Amino acid sequence: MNARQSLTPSDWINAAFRLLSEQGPKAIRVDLLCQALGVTKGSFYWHFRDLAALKAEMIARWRQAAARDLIDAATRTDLSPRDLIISLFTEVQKRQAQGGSLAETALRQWSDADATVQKLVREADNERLAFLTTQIRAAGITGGEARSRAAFMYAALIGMEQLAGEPALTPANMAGVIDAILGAEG
Amino acid sequence: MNARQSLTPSDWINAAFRLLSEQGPKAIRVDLLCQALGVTKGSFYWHFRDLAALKAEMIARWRQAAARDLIDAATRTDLSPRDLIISLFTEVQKRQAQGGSLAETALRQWSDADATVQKLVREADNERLAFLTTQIRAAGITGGEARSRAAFMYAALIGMEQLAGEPALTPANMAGVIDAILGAEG
DNA sequence: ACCTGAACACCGTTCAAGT
DNA sequence: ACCTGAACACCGTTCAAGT
Repeated sequence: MNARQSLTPSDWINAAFRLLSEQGPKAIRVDLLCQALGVTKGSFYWHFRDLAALKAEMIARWRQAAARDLIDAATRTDLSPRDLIISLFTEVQKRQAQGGSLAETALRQWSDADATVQKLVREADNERLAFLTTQIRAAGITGGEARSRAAFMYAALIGMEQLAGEPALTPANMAGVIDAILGAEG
Repeated sequence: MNARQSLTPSDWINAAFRLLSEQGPKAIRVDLLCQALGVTKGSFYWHFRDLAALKAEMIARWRQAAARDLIDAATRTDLSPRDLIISLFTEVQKRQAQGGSLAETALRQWSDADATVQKLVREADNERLAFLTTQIRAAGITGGEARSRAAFMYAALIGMEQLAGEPALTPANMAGVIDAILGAEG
């Protein structure tokens, strides 16, 4: 779509995510990618060993993006566990309100259709769930309750990413819900 | 897959959901449907005015299924608002644990790609959110807090439907989380 | 009615050759 | 270094022809 310049890995991966979002997992194909980028198939194989390598790279990128919020949060040692969780949720909410990653829903869809992808997505899910559980423990919830509340929170996080339209949850009213979940036990 | 018998509307709709789940929104096509059902295109147009009519019917079915839990719950006047919410969540959880509706994730995906579908899905989302808000009010949460806690709960509900793998939330530990969200205000 | 086998279509992959 | 263009490989699908 522009001045000829050699393609970067990101060009290929972005095009692949676009195909995934618009036409589903089956559209992640060498010929369609090349068509989208205006090159021939030989070019693809200069950049990637094979199609599987590109797909692996796609998941890696998603995982990295998905984990970024957690990492950002975790390094902010200035925040209490409670504030850290709130910041995590508002961050995801903000991203979603700004158009969000359309790829989130497409990726879950892909995961349903491809066992390899599903495995990696589950790993990432478990990682994030573990992080939330740790924070909730640090906030004072003990025993198995910590894990179930974390699971509920994590489901909410995923749901927020999937839900279209104006979010009913805003940064302003997020704290109240989180505090309730972190509140009185049993 | 059996003795020849004339096709019902459900046959067409089920086939369409299968195509949606397996191949994405773009696979909802007259020719692919006919192929799946072993008939020719003329048959489709005897059953439906056009492709849009079939799609509308698909959404209507989903919406009805999605609302069923709420309706079931709402009619159980024997339950307190708190127990009613818990029953709603465990119901969805149970359904998901049993393999769940693979179509849920596919439908959100479709919604991203098709504005008409998105509109109808949003309407259903808002309906369900309103129901939850009412219940939470009845459970004693006042003002805007009721809506934000409902929104959080609803996001969790959607997330639960999307998440694959063994659920970290079980019916047994659901109550604790719900009670927390229904608990102490501000 | 059911099967064969050749042809075709589709798409991932390779590679010698260009710039 | 990056890409072209043509060829090849694999596999699902079609279909005329057999029994």
